[in-house]
Parts: sequence; C-alpha cells; structure tokens
Amino acid sequence: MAQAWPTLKRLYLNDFSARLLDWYDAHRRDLPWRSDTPDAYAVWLSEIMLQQTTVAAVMAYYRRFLTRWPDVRALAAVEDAEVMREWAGLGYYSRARNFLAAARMMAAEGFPVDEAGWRQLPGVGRYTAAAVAAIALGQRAVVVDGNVKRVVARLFIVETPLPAEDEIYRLTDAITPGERAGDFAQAMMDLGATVCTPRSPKCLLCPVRAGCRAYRQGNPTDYPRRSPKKARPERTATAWWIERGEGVALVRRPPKGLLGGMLGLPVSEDAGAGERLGQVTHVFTHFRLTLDVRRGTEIALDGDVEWWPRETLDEAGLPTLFRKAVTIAMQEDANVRSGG
DNA sequence: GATGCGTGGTT
DNA sequence: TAACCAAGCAT
Repeated sequence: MAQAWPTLKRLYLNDFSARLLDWYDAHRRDLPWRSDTPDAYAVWLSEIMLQQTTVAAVMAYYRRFLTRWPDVRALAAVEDAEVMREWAGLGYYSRARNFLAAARMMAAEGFPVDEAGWRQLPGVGRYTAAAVAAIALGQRAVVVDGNVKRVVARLFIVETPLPAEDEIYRLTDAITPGERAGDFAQAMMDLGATVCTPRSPKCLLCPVRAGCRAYRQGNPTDYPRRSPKKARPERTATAWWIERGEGVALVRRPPKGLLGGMLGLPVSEDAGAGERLGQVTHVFTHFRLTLDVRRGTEIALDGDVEWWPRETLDEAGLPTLFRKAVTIAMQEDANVRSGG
C-alpha cells in the first residue's frame, strides 16, 4: 500500500499530459514556426521574436526575416544596421543585437546540443533555452513562460504573487512528461493563449478543468496573484528635425539603453528653442514620453549622422516613436509651405 | 529581486 | 480610456 499514492499521482499526471496533448493534437494553432521537422535556427528566431511580443505582431516579421536570412550563415554575414532595420517596429531591440551576435558565434562553432549550451548564448535565458531544447532538439525541458505561469497558478492555486519562479518551475516540472516535452510546452502555451486567458477564461472548453483547483473554487481569474504595479512616470524631450539639401539628419543611437542601436532623430533631454512642428506622446513600458518635435538648424550633432532624403525615411527602419515624430514633422512642414 | 527595455491589441 | 498584457533577458 505504500505504493498507492505515488502510483495514483503518476496516473493523474500521465492523465493530465495525455489529455492536454490530445487537445493540442486536435486544436493547436497553425503557426509558421511550427513544423514536423523543426529547424533550430527557425525555432530560435521565433522564440526570440516572441519574447514579450504577441503572435500577431511577430508573424510578418518572422516571415520577412526568415525569407531574407534563411539560415545562420546567411545572417552572420550581414551588417548590424541591416538587421536592426529589419527589426524596426518590433521593439526590445537588444534582442536583435544579441541574436546577431549569437548567430555569428554559431556560424563558426555550430549550434549548442543541449539546454545548458543554449543558455550560454546572449539573449537566451531560462525560458528560451528550455523552449529550443524541447521544441527543436526533442529533449525534455521545463518550459515556463507567462502563459504557463498563469495556467499552473490556476491549476494549483499558487498563492505566491508572481514571479514565484521557484514554485512554478517545480510544479511545471512535476507535470512535464518525458516524451513530447516540446509539444507539451506548446500545448500549455496554446491553452493559455486561447482558453486559459487572463480576463475571461473559457473553462468549459478546457481539456484539463477536471484537475484545476481554481476552476473548482470558481475563481480562476484571481490567479496568478500579482503584486501592485508602480505608476508610470512622465518624461519630456525634444526631437530635432534638421533638413538640408542632402536630406534629414538621423543619428545612430548608442548600442545599449533605450532604442539602443537604432536610427532616430537627434534628441535632447531639455526643452529646446525653435519652431515647434508638433508633439507626439509615446508609451513605453516604464514611462510615458512626450516629445516636442522642433526644427533645428545649427544643433550640434554628436556621433554618426546619416542624411536621409525625406522620401526614403520609410525605409530607414525607424523605431515607432520616431516614425510618429517624422510623420508629424512632415505634415506640419507641408502646412507651413502651402499655407504660409 | 528590482529595474530597464517597445509596441500594439484588448477590455 | 487608461490599464492591462504578451512564447523574457540582462544587469
């Protein structure tokens, strides 16, 4: 009888993963990075792009990127600026820089063969290393993203506020099967994205609700517990519209920090003097920025300046903040010229 | 462990 | 509409 509980537990867990995998086989989303013969480079690229970024936003970027640079050797050969341009608008630009750096290493050394090896690459953390190992290498790994945290927190009514890393990794480890760990991970993520959603979970469609403690309690949306969030501070700055015969001045931003490595309009932190062409507000994760766009003339331009004819600005690969600023500036500039 | 790092969709 | 949230990582 000493074996009874472990046996029941094992049966329950096998039942859980079996139910979930059956559901996945029937309902899985058809996504461009899903394949019966997964390619490590493609899976890796998708995982990087999907970090804190919605599937819908990633789709077009992923296709373009993979078409243009279909393997690690092709990517390793291109210049930084080209990759940053391709990433423009997707956000979290250090991802692109790290991905390119890692690709150059791997073009020389080959791909890591296990989770620990992947974990060493720049831009590859605990989640991504596990996801690539499970999905691309077919190895068992414990894959925990935001979806999994929510699903697990509800299944086991985790009372610890997020991130609750230790607890959730331990619980996820306990329900991860030895076979099809990659499909299991993707099943958990699909479940979180389509059924066990943050606001209005569709519990009646859930294949594992029978084993869900939050469902039994009747309050799934109370999980995961969260700590109160901080207020978002307001900041202001001035962006300069400097146009000459050759075009508009764009500067390459320093590699680290906000919009690191991207092209942008020259910016000064203090309020500047000069004709105001407009104002844009942009919400970042940790602050809200109001940007005055002013016409500049003799502003000191530090660092690398590129002059882009205004008709070509669409192809410069500007991050969204500066795309907005450029649009405003050109509209107002046109008004000034026509209206007087 | 807390903070900095983008952007767009949903409610 | 403001808040919330999304296949996180580096420091």
